[in-house]
Amino acid sequence: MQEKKLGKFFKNYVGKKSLFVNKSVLQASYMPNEINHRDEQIEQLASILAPTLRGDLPSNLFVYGKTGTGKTLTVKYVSEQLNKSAEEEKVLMEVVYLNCKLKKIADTEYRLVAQMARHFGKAIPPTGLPTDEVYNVFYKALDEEKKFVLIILDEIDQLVKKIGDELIYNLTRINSELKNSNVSLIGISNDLTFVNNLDPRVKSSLSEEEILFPPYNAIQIQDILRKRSKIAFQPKVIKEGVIEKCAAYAARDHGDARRALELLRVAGELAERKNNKIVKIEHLDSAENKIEKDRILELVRSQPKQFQITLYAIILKNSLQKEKVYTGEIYDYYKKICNEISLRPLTQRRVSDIIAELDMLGVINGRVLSKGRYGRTREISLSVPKFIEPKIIEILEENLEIERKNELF
DNA sequence: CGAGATTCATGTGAAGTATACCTTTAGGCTTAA
DNA sequence: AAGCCTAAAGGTATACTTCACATGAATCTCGTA
Repeated sequence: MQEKKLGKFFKNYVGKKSLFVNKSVLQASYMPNEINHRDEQIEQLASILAPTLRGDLPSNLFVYGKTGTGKTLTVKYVSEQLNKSAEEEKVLMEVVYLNCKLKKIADTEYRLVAQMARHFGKAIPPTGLPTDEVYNVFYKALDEEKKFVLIILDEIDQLVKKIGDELIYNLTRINSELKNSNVSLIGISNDLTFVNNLDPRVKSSLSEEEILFPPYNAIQIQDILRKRSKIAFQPKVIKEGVIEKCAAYAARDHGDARRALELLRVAGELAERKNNKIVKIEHLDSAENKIEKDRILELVRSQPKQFQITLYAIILKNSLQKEKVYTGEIYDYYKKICNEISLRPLTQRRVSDIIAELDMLGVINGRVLSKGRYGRTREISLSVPKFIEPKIIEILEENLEIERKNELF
């Protein structure tokens, strides 16, 4: 009986016409054939990189602009085109793209260099080798044959914040170590003030050229949404006003096009799931919630155990009491939880760092303040929407195999 | 009453430790001549 | 004797701990008006 029901469900599902024609067009990884409203930046970028084709070394480049302003997309696009032209001109070139924010992949000097070496087919163990050795392997890989290498470091500000700017200094000096190849760097950053806090030597060599990506305005976002949705959706499934509203949402905070596209895609998915034939404005609202929820839940899920326990302590402690919570209380509570699931607690020193990192991730909000006679501590509050909290708790309890005691509530 | 000293709770930097993983080296065993 | 495997030695990165000092405003102290 169940079998029959399911069969029918699947058959229906297949028979049902999807609202989408090509959903991937709305995904962040999608590379459009042409990039709108970024002509100026593309031109700049192209003219800076063009000397490659004549065998000259282009300047290092620093690209900055807020999230969702098309930095990554544009840089990838131009470098791909350049790569194609280079092939035609019989110039050997290689583009290495790395996102420095990815935990466990490119968030330390060792891992970053290792990752770049792996790009050239070298096997580098996750630990054990001296960093110098990894550099050597990387240099050798670069220098095997005469070529031009373009290294793109996305979200470079995150990396420097974490491990300092010496790494970039090393990278800018690569060329003097190489006999055959030439390397130039492109740094991409969300933080507009990032370069100013760099060591002057690093600063001058990294930002020989700079390109600024201003936010899109609402009209530009509308245009982008229209063009893409024309490919992504069936004709006439989007109700009037939806695109405008979507653009307005995104323009509200600094013209984030990625966000607008995601919003539209999720709204479409929601409409489809509810068997609606048309994407309406109310879908946008629920899409906004869903995106935020998914993002945070995924973030929480991917955290290491100790981070999860710390977060769990913060959430519960926070919902238990109305007043602000402080590091000390959190730590006591954290220890209690560790006891309950028989796990050796970390020291307060470490937990303090973990709290700071959770702050960086944007899950919580921490602020160091001095309470005069009563010492100095971090005042901690959650920075996730209230309606997500229960879900986070659920995930954490599942992951940590915690049985919640009623006394906690 | 107010300037300066004191105090508290924890932030924060530096150095040390445990762990997991790497390469190299040396010894022991097998194998083939 | 040469080749191969294994285990020990010696080395590294990373996550964490230990130690010690820094912070900064509420509170206290004490001289002064």
